Amino acid sequence: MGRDYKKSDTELLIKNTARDLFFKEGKFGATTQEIADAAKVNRTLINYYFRSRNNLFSIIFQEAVEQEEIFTQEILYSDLPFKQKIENYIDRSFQRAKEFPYLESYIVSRLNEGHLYAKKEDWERFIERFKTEFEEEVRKGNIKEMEPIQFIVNIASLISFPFAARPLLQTTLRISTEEFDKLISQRKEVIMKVLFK
Amino acid sequence: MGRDYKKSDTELLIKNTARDLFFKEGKFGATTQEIADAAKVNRTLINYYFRSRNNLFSIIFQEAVEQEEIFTQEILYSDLPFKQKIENYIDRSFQRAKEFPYLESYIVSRLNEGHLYAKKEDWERFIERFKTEFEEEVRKGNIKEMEPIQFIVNIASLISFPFAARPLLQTTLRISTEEFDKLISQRKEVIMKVLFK
DNA sequence: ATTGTGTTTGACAATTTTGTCAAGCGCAAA
DNA sequence: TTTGCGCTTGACAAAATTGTCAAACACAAT
Repeated sequence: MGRDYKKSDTELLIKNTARDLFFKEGKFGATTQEIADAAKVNRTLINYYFRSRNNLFSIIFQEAVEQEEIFTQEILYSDLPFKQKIENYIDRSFQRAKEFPYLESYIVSRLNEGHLYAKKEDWERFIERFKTEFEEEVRKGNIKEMEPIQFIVNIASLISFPFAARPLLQTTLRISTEEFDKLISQRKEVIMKVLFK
Repeated sequence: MGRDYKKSDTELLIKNTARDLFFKEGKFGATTQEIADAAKVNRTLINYYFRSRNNLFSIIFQEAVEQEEIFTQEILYSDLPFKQKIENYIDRSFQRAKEFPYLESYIVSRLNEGHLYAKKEDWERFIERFKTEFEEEVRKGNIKEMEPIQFIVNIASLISFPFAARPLLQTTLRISTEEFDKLISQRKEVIMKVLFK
């Protein structure tokens, strides 16, 4: 309505179906035929709306990364104590990981094929703000001293790895899906305990 | 010599080349032709020695996982203080990650296709021993209280994620390869600081 | 009713990739 | 030298996958 935009139902259907296939079911290598079948549409429509398989992939990938950035920024720029923000971020991440269990491992593995994103100024503003808040916390003695970027890597690692490597962890640790879910549910507390003094 | 075994040079060559393609160069989707080219052998030899492409993959994967297990057990069963063991484990992991930069992300992504390993008794012996040592450390006040398994997940996350998600981190954090290497080199200290009180 | 545009379809061609096979090669043992 | 066996090769067939195209369809605007 707004202008031209209507984005035919089918176009959205295909994109969402593909997204679910990747992120929810972990079928990273899904072919156009499989996507078409899952969406119950003619395979050719994928080419019609997205030109090529690769293009469809790129679009889905791009959108996922953008979502992630929006989440992160929303939280950082919210008006809350630093520790609160971290808690929110963990919650948000877990929530998202619950909806798209394979999102993390998809992003991790697909990124090898080279991609770029995020405007430079946005990032600089972001990291500057983070540094300030982080160093204030260190000064207050709530966090052990370290480079802010190491702290970020810690957060990302502690949150994302269990999801990205869920199959790996489940088999090596020999725990059932139920036990793993329980482990995840206790995870927020553990992460906070580890990140803060 | 020892018995029958000789394992023709070519067989080893193919396996090692494929391994390098996957783990060193991150070419997860390498076709049999690409592998053959890289090894400078006829493509058919892959079928001759390994029957199918999938089988070759499985073997390489299996061996990698076994190596990982051997490393881990060697360290746990060594005669050193707990904290030392963790340090050794970090060193070993980083060393390995330096040789095979894509090993982690390969394992993480490939495991979605379902695999199994490690004998049950071995694992039980392992986790039992770990628990004992871990809880002793907690009692001594060197580690915050938490489930031993959470501690393991923390270690794995903090060590592996930066490597598994290196491309992701480098682009999101907007740092050069040199800066990332520097970050990694300071990482051991950071991880120890985070794991122990 | 007709026109036009966006949507959908099935068939086709091109390409890629995998696995098989029969034949040839090298070399050590008889 | 001949035999046997492991190793290697090129050619072939089969399957899978992607992208293109012309034609048919739906339906709203004229």
